[in-house]
Amino acid sequence: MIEISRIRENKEEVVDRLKVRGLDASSDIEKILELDQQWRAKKQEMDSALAEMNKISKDIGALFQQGKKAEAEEAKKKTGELKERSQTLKTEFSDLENEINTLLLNIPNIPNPAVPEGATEDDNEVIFEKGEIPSFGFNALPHWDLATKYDVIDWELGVKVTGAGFPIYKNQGARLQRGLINFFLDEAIKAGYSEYVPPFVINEDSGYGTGQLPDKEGQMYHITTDELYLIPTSEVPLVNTLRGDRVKKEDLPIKLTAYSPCFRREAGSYGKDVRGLNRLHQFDKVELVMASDQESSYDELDKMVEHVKGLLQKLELPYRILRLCGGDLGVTAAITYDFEVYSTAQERWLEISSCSNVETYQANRMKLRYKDEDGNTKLCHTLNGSALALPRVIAGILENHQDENGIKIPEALVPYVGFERIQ
RNA sequence: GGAGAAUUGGCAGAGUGGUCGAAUGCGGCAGUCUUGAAAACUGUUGUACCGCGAGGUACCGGGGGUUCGAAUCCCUCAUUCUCCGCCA
Repeated sequence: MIEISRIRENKEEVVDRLKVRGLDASSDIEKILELDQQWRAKKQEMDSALAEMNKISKDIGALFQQGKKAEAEEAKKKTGELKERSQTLKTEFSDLENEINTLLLNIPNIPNPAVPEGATEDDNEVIFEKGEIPSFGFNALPHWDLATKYDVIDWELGVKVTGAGFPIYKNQGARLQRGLINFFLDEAIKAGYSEYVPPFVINEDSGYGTGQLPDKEGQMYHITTDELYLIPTSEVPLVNTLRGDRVKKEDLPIKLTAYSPCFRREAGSYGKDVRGLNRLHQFDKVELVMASDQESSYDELDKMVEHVKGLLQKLELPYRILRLCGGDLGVTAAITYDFEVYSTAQERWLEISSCSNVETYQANRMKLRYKDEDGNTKLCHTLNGSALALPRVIAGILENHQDENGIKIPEALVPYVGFERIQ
């Protein structure tokens, strides 16, 4: 949720920057400002009615204490109308407040000036490319066929137990999975992140805190008997550990990492996008989360991007980095760098990581604050990045490291998985 | 799952209907003393919102209610602790 002060102070800038997303927010912004005016006037009116009420109550108290019962009873009679009025004002006031909040919640984050304008993924900006795309002298297979050929993933078994989008990893596939998780966590710890094991279900407040609710409830699995949700990413529990906190500036940045399964309903997906490991209802991921002060968040984002680069290099995968255009940017992000690995067999790039600076958008919702040098209370900036999402990594390894009779495990990973080849 | 107790400011802890945004202690900050530090002493010290300001409003786990008036009474939810039961 963007700060209303930002709209009050820089209306034009807010509207202009949102255009980068292909969004014309001008009428919403005007509406918010208009309601904000009314809200302030109503608050003054309500406060003075309450003040009057408080004063009379005090007087009555004093009269009773002095034993002047008759006068007190007299004063009581006068409160009825005033009480009714302040109750009406309270209702009107909170109605206005709700209306403003609803509008504010619907406004996505303001893109950073570096975000290119554009509507679709074709407008994303490639800012870095590394690694050689292998050319195979044999008939290279896509990962879903390789997975079956070497018996590392069982698609049908997952369908039997649960449904489509819940594959079962077997044998060397399971060990690869486990090794990757440990590898990513160790790398994150080396980079200064604290490892957490968070809950994999969250309550409603947490959903609101990071921005999954009220908008995207359809994307989460909802446990209605207990009003809990399965996490779509461990970003949600990790960031929410800080909800409502007032942190010391010297403790920033706070860097957290966690492994978790991620659950996504992915309603509306179809076709080649969901083939094999490309899009699942349950997948494993190691996530990085950070809370920083406002001045250094972009330096921290750069460091996060460097960290992810290092991982892909150790996995010996050809990759590139995109700066997402406005139209492709998630609701909560001010800027996002996507990492994509080239899938040789599918002849397409697959998103493998996404690193975002959310600036104050989540911190404002969850009131995550720190005090700066001058003693002013400020909202933190929050950042998040995947390091990394496992299925895409496995797809990348299978497809790019295949030869005619097996798959070579990247050297850095061998100590973690305990074998050099899948065959 | 059953029974009981509890939830107050950074922490500890008092407060059972009015003068309570809330005693007291610890901690924090500023000062006195000291070459410096400690100790002692003095003062100060919650947050948010509205207002140019004076000032005002809200907040004692969350939500609702009773009352002229609620930290205090009632309802409800959550959490914590103790005992019993069950269990990896």
